[in-house]
Amino acid sequence: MAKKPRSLGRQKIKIAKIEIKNHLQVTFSKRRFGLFKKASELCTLCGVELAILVLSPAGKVFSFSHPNIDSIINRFLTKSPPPNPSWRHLVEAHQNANLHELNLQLARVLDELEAEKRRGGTLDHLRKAREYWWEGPIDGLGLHELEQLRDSLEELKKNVIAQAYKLFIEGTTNPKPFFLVNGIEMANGFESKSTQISASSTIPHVHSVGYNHGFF
Amino acid sequence: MAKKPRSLGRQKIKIAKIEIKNHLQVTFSKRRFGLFKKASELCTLCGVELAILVLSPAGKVFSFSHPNIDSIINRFLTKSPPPNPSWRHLVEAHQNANLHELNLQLARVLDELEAEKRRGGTLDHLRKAREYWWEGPIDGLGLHELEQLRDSLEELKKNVIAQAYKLFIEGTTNPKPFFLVNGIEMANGFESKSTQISASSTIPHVHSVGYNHGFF
DNA sequence: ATCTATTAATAACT
DNA sequence: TAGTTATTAATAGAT
Repeated sequence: MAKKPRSLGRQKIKIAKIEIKNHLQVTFSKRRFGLFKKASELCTLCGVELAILVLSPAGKVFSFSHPNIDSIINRFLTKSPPPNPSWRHLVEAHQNANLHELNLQLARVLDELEAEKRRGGTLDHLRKAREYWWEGPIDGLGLHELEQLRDSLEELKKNVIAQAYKLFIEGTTNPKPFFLVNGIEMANGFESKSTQISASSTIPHVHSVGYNHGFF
Repeated sequence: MAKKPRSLGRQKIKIAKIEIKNHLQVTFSKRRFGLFKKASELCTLCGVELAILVLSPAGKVFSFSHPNIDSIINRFLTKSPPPNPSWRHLVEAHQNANLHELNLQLARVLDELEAEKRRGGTLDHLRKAREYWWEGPIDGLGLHELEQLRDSLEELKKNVIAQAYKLFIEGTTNPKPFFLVNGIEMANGFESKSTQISASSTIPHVHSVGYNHGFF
């Protein structure tokens, strides 16, 4: 005799903005937890340090980090030499643009992948794309070329930074009153209303900033 | 008749530091990808912004962010107590790592797309071209993004060079004997052969690595 | 880099 | 805001 299942169980979902607000909230909560858990496991298994920052649409801040976020950010700071702000900003601006686009594109491609799987093997729109690309002038662009490009960029960067170092050492000293990040003027921090919980040395750290307990 | 399984399949593991180095590397790669994918989904599903920073034991930098890491970190730091001015210097390293990471992700996603299509059975002729996936018409989707990236980088390159040149012309005043980087005193005769300050210090070097590997 | 047997995560319900 | 369960998704181990 068949027994009626108490629920349908997990169902496959489309990776797209959840519209039902309540639903979204639940999903956000669950998946955020899942993400942090995965992160924690990655830390433990592989001995890496990592930090996750999440900003909800309402501006709430959630973070996970191991060992602690300041340490990680500081480590990042030490990763590159302090270049001259003026050209550095320029570099940032351009790179940001690129990365921003790439990120968006990546997300888009991921979504397409999901959609494609969901569609169950109908590749119509991709077929169109195929036609398009065949026409395109990009046929010669191969992996090798991209690698070369990357290498070139890397090389360029080394040279530029080295150059800047030289210049800096030789005396280009011009402390600016403010920083520019993505064209946004930043003063030296204040408005510290949020909580940055100090993490212990071994235990991964989860932190959320908010008014209550909510998620948005 | 029983057929021998090709593998035992996934086995339960203890969440503890993986000791076998090779094993660890594989796990790091797989789980990092998984983590970033989850993060991507969370962004899309819930419309949140997030950033993940990962530091491998060897000091390699990996990051994921949506929409872009600068804005996220900016906002986070705005709400956080310790306003370290030099935090901004991390951006460049991030961006490099990001580039690499995004490339990896793109490649992986495109492979999945390819697999999905093959399962659909409509694109037989593409199957053989597996080894040249980047030449496949459909993969032009990703290729296009990469091409755009290339163009952007070319543009960046020009600008950086121009800017560096400008600095070179302008920058020859107040000589300084040395400066401090991350608390480490850098002598005057800094050699310009390396991008990073890795020289004999505890500061790890961020490598630009190949297309498919180099996780540590 | 791929392939599966399993475990882990989680969408829909309560 | 918490459990439960049926499924889907991630992935450990082997190739």
